[in-house]
Amino acid sequence: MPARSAADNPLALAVMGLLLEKPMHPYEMMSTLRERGLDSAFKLSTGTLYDTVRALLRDDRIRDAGTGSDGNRPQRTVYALTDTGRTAFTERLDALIRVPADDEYPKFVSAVAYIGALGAEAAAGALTERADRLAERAERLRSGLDSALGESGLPRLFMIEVEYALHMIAAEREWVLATAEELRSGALPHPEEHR
Amino acid sequence: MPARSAADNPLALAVMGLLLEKPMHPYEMMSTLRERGLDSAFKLSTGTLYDTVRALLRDDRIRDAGTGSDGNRPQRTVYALTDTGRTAFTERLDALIRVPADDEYPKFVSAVAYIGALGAEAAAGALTERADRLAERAERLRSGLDSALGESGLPRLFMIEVEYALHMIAAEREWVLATAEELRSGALPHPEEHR
DNA sequence: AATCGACTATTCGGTTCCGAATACTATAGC
DNA sequence: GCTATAGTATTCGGAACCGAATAGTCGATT
Repeated sequence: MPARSAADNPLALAVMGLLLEKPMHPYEMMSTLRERGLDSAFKLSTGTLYDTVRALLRDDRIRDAGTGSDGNRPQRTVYALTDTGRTAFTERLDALIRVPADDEYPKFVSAVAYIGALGAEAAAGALTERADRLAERAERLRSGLDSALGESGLPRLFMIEVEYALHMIAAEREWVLATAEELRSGALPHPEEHR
Repeated sequence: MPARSAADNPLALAVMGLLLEKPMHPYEMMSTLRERGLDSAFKLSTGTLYDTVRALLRDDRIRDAGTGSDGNRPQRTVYALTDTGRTAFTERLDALIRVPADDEYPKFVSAVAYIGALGAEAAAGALTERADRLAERAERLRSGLDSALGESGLPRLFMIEVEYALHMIAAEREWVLATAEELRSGALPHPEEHR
């Protein structure tokens, strides 16, 4: 198990999670993930998926469970989880939850670090717009959650990651709005040239 | 300006931000970022830095401001921001703040989505440990923040990204602890096999 | 003055990432 | 039965990423 491998990315976890249910071919994994809305949680591109599958294969976490043309669709390969894969899944999952990553949400923090460069009014404006977009996103997630839980009677646990996302979006929105307000009111002084 | 370029990663923003102050060579950027503690906000490896600089050069956002050996140190190249670079910096910064990325914090959400697979007690345990680690991290950030603000009289605005990080860590910790408690108490039912 | 370790500065090579391209199948409309 | 269009399934090539390797310099020690 190399230090850094494609088999360690979030997508790899998702792939193993799917194979826990039943053997699948990559394309089916992709559509299933999309169906369940997990594709927006992390990046999901076709190329990466096939690379990830290859890496999992290399590490013996999954195995070829039959290549061939089923019906007369284009040829495809079905993969199944191995026993070591099953253990690896649980271990990785446990570790991901147990220890927070150092560089979680790096895009926004890197920008925030330089927000002073925009000037107080521009910065406050941008933050306010972000707050609006966050609210929209939350709204979308919330309605998706409600309908999933309502109509299909899906247990809450299976949408728990949406609850997490909603909680974090709300927290970010609070901070963004509070900071915009501080910038506008002058409570957060905006010194000329420093650093 | 290609669709996806190394010149669009968080590091590129940081590089431009530094060159806003004065021309620098890559190694100096690296040590400056480390000094300021920005290296933990996003990944920072030597290879990536030089690649990023090359990409910025290619896009004319920075220019070679003198190659050569200063004193008799190993040869090095100093880079300076161009005018288009200056604009690009502001625009990118504005955009990063204005529109939230779809895949912010993907590592943890992808894990949370499968937390049911751990079983209630194991999941609660892992979450609790995460909470502890988050608290430690917050403590480290807080003390770094206090000392920076205290001793050097640095304006708050220049450590604002740490305040953001602290806010988000606190929010995550809340959710993690609440969820662990729900799992333990049975308030979050843990059905057998589904999905 | 030769050796060592710490610091300065960059290149290298392999893996990962990812959108575009490919190619094949099925259904519909004419 | 021919073409168009939508859906299925995977490969490809090139860019980005990143740790390890390289290589030169400085000061201290023997």
